[in-house]
Amino acid sequence: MRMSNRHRRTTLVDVAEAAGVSLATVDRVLNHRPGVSPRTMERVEQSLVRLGYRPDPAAVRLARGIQYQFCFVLPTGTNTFMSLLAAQVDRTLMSLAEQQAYGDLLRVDVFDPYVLADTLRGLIGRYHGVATVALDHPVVRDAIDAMVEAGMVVVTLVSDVPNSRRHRYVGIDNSAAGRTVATLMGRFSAQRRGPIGIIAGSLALRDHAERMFGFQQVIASEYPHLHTLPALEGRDDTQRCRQVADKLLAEQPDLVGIYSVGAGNRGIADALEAASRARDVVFIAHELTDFSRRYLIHGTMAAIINQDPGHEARSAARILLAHCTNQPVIADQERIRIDIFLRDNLP
Amino acid sequence: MRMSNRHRRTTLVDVAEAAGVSLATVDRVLNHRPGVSPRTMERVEQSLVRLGYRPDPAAVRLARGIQYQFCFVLPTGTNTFMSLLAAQVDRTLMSLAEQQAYGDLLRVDVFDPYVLADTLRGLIGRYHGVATVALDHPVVRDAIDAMVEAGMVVVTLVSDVPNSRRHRYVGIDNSAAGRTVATLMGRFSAQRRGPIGIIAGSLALRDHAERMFGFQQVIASEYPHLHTLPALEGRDDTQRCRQVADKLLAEQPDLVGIYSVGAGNRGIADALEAASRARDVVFIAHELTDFSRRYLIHGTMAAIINQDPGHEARSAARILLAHCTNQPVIADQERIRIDIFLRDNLP
DNA sequence: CTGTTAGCGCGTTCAG
DNA sequence: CTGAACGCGCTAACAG
Repeated sequence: MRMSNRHRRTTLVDVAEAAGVSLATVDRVLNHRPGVSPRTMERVEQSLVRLGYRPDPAAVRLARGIQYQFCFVLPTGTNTFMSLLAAQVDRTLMSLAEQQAYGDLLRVDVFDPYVLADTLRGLIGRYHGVATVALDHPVVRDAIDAMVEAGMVVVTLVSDVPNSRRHRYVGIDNSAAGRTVATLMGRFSAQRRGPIGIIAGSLALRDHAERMFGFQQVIASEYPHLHTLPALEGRDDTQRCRQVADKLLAEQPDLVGIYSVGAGNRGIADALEAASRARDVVFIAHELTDFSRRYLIHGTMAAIINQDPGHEARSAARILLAHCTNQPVIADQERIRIDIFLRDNLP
Repeated sequence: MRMSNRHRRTTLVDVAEAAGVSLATVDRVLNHRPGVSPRTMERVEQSLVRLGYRPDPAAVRLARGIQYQFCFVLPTGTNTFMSLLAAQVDRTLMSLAEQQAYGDLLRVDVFDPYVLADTLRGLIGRYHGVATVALDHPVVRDAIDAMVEAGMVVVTLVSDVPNSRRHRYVGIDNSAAGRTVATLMGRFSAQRRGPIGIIAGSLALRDHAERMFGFQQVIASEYPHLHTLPALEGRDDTQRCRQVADKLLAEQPDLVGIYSVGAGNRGIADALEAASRARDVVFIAHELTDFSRRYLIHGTMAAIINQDPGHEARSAARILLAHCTNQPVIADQERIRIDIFLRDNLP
């Protein structure tokens, strides 16, 4: 379909004419390059704003011919959520290529702060930007600051390092997530009183700690009919979680609910089903996977709290690119939601 | 930061050399233009795939110099959600301009099918694509089909016309949303028995009808301790909703919950608070607004089911653009979630 | 049927 | 300090 052009963008040529200078001069003031007299500079700037000049991103990209190199650093291991995230990062990297940006996906032992820090430092000079699932540890913080110092764009992914100089955190507010679980738990178990079991991956992980903090805060203040048992360590492992859950169920005949803070949900679900207490115990966990989806549909899980790995991967990439080309970030679009899934609103 | 180019995209020149033809010929087979002998055509196509050629979107846009004209058709009226949507459409149109696409925002009386249909037909030939909040009516369907017939890209927004030839529906699955509300209602009111009030905007609106259908389906089959009262019409109007809710509360002393299917939630919340039954009645409604947010935080509302108007606006724009430039659509990214908001996971 | 060539809007030498 | 000119990858006239 052919259609008249109702709008004509103002181009650099327009600005140059209006200011009575050449194209190159406008370009100099635009990109803050030296070699322009204050007088002409002012003239150009005025025409710039007067004509409302906005650079054409496509032309800029084409002319610069720059390729951006990004690196995504994810944990090793077979955690289902991380696999989903890795898959989404892969897909994102493919479509990034359309915009002359290329990325690598590195998997390292994120849980060893020294290994992670060394890996990150090794990235300096080789990439324009890095997105990393980080561990909140002084050594890692230093490495992140060093990357930023070296001019790289850094975003933390899923797990933040709050006091570092990273440009942005792409992930959910974990204490809010914990509070959300608590409210669901409290309302789903209305009129019942009793204990709630908490099974976390590691009590030392910042995000797990924050989730528990938020959870306990709300349970304590809003739902006096419930009380939380001391948190158990399931180490994000199915086997281990099964054992822990078995023991919990045996010791707590009047258990009202279980909050699984980390991974290993399959073990907990199996324990609940084996004990025939799936309908009885309100079981809430994180991350939508093939397994957790099934448990939700079958009623073993009451709800799933999720962060969308696809959104996170794309968001991280968009933010890296935006910072490199200094384009604005649409905050609204990049905010990662705390999704609540019931069997009815599954995607 | 300067960095070696590790990747060099294969360009049209590479393909032309490999196939032993000129640039123009490659372009012809690429864009399915006539005037190429079958033999050369095949040769070119082979090199095309062999080299894995992917056009550079930026260069294409620049060379074509085409501007796309889009039109968003939204309802008139002061419905809060539609205002939010309109605001987001405005923002989206601004950033669309970066990509040489321009859009207008039209507000018409969507609830008159003839007015809407005439408006849509009037758009033919003036826009490349249209996103419309549609009314499911034969006349409207015809108009949509006529637009598609004329080569326009059409997406329905928020409210669908399922049997039309629209390229895509951008919005939530309303019966799933109704089911989601029912599950929340059922679980939040566990151990209680009694009636649930339903207040809809109009019983004739497709999306409201679908929400109610999903809601009643789940309540009837899963939560026998509850039963739904006949749906009341609040006409999406605060005053009217207040009256309806007042009456409902007076007549049903043991009311367990209220499901507000449409707008006018302020009236219902006021009625609940005036009757001091806000803590007692599980009140669930749609769409996050400044008001509903406040009610949720204060505990008058138990939950809000939301569709993100910002996401919907951006998604519609991306889809229109993608269809025009025939680029792929990332289904995952464009799926509009049924958001569940509790006071704890508000954005 | 096929090749040549002039831009699209901008960045970037290289001369003045 | 400033300007002219070429090229990025691709499209579209225009020749042949």
